[in-house]
Amino acid sequence: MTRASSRRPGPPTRTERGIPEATVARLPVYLRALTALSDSGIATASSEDLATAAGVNSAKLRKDLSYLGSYGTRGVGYDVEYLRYQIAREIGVTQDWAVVIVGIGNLGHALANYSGFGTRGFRIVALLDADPNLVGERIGDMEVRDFAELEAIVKADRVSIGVITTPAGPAQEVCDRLVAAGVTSILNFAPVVLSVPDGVDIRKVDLSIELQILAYHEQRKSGEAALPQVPELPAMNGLTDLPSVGGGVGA
Amino acid sequence: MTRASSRRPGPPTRTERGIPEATVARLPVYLRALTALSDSGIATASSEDLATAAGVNSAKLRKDLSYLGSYGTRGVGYDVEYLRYQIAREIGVTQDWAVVIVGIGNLGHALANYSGFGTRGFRIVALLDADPNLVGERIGDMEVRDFAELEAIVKADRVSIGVITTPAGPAQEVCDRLVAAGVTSILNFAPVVLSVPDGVDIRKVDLSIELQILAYHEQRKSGEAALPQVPELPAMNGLTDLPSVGGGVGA
DNA sequence: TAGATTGTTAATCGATTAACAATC
DNA sequence: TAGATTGTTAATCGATTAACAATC
Repeated sequence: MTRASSRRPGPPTRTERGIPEATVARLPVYLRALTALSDSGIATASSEDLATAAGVNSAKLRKDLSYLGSYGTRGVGYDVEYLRYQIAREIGVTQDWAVVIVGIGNLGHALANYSGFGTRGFRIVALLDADPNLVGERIGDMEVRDFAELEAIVKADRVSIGVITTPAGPAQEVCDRLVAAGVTSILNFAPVVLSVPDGVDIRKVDLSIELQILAYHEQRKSGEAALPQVPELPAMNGLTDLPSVGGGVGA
Repeated sequence: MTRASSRRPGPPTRTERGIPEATVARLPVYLRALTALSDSGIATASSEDLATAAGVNSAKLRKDLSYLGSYGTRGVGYDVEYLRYQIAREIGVTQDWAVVIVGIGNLGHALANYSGFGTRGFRIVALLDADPNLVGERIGDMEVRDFAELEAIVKADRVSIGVITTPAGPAQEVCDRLVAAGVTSILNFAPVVLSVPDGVDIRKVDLSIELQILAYHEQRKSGEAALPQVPELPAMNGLTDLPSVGGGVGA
């Protein structure tokens, strides 16, 4: 309503107002699927093909892509390379984002070594830790630097993304320092709820929460009906060489 | 409708039909907040207190808790210990779940060392890898074992949760082996979409996807209006010693 | 032209939120 | 009893899905 009045008449201009969050979260999945198809030498794919590769249904995929524009051809499908570029551009990974990792324990180590940081689009510019015993240690082709250098590094390398891999204790303080230094996006692996001012985005990765969600569902499986689909369920003791299963079950 | 007919009349029996997924995903956050309050010696907390600690609003928290039952006292709040136990029980972490980790690279290493696996409720019973060079390596008080032993271990230790920290390539095969061995919940860190049969739950943790979601929003910040809240925005060049910011902005 | 597949509409479903009656 | 706070209702919002007209 308020919005309609400020819109000129005519066909809706795509991307006029932002893309839904649920869609944004799936774009990287589509990007990866397209990269895989491209690597297999596939030049064209239907929404059905793409949806299968991305693990969603095709209606959802088409709806998601429709927020970006009309990049497909009716009766044909999508050009893999073209769509891949359009999505990469929309996400913002056609440019490189400078990233710092703070807290070089086991997890920080692992992320520092993570080759290419998964996909292109990100560049680790510094590994930081406050522990003098760690400062100076080489990891791959980088050296751990003192957390005190944060501000200088953020300024020099225009860092906009910070990854927090400290323990829970110092995480909020590290977060505050990152924000004060000018970092506006944070990926938090520490098991705490961090508070940030408006304008700063924060995402959280939490192993123990993920496991607990699985445990919840697991608990409900052992309980009642929801056991595996196989009609006669082997008693799980003694049998080591089960006959192959799946013939004639259901449709 | 179909459901109403199978329900007896009278007051709704809580937890009669499952808890919404969005709520399930927040229960571990509440559990952690309650543990923190408990550790600070706080015995009672209002929904407002709890919501603040968990980073949600109080209406949502009360709605979420209402799916579990009525564990609060009107006019008073919630007994921290009591609610903590109720949530732990609901999630299923009052018992211990046996976990195997498959793929002992950097990340597998990091998770293996992750003290107590974040929260109680989980017990790592084996670290597995197919690489003979890794088998036998000690990590903490565990030893890396051959992936070929998977089936025996799952059977012996009643493992229901598997964590996949292999590269993308072998992940689907590892997943299939886990499922065939009887694992019914999987936490996947490999950057691929895994397919599992019905009855198996799978969750995915994906660093590169998280970073891309941040990049999407970051790109839109640098663009237009959505710049930081500070009125006069330093031009970001030359200035090295900004005056402290935040006095008299907004309210 | 006939067949295939997109992009969009509209219905449905689930999650969030504000407000408040119930009740300690 | 008066004040505080829960548990629940109902309105709203956003996401998913099926279906199909548009169009290659």
